[in-house]
Amino acid sequence: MSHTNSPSQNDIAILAETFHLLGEPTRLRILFFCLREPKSVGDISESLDLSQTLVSHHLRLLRGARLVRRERRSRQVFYEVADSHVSDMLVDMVSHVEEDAMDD
Amino acid sequence: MSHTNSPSQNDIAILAETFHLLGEPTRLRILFFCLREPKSVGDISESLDLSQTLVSHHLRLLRGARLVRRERRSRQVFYEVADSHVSDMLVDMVSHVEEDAMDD
DNA sequence: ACAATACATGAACACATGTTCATATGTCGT
DNA sequence: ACGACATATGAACATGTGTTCATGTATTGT
Repeated sequence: MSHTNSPSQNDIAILAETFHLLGEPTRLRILFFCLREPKSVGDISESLDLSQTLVSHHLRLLRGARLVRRERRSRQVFYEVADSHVSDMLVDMVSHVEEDAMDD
Repeated sequence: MSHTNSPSQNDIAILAETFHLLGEPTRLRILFFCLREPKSVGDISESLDLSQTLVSHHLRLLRGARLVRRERRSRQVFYEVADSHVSDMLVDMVSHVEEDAMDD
C-alpha cells in the first residue's frame, strides 16, 4: 500500500519544524558531528570552531525537537543524535544530495 | 559499504538550503499538493487558500532550488515536484514523522 | 489592438532567528 | 566551602524572511 494521500495538518507542522531546525548549516554540522557517538559540548565547540555559547543554544533547540539526546558524564555533557530514525533521515538526505549532484 | 564519513562542506550547504526551504509550513503544503501531478498556480492558490502572490513567491524559491518543475500550458503555469529524489525524500520524511508519533 | 485572464515581480513591513556578550548554574577536587 | 572547569541562560543586535500591496508581464480571444 503506497502512500498517496497528503499528510495531516499536524504532520505538516511537525515536518516543518523538523526541517526548519535542519535548515541551518551550523546545526547541521553539529548534528553530523554527533551522529555516530556522543560528543561533549566542548568537543563540538572546538572541533567545529564554534563558540561554546552558540553550540549550547543550538543544542537546546535540537533537544527541544528531540533530534538529539543528552547525557551527563560528571562535569561534561554529551549529546548524540536521538535515535535511528533521525540518523537514517540524515544519512538518506545526504545520499539524495550526492546523487542529485551527479545529475549536473 | 555504509556511509560513516561526514558530508563535505558543500554537501552541508546544499542540505541546509534544501532543508531550509522545506522548513516552512506553507511551502511544504504547496510541495505536497503538487507531489503527484502538475498543478496550476491558481489551483494551488484556491485549494490551499493562499493568495496568488504568496504562492508565486514560494514557487520561485522552490524552483530556484530545483525542488519543483515548471510547465506552461497556454495561459496557465503548472508546477510539479521536480523528480523522484525529491518526492521520495518527502514521502520518506512523512513516514519518519508518523512512526515517531507512535513512540509517544 | 484591446480587454481579460493568469502569473510574476518589487518594495515595504512586521516578525523571527543566528550570533555575541555578560552572567548564571552545575559539578568536581582540595 | 571555595575555586576551577564545563555548560546553560538571558538580553540585545543585526540580519533574514514570510506576507501583503501595488504593479508588471505574458498569453489568449475578439
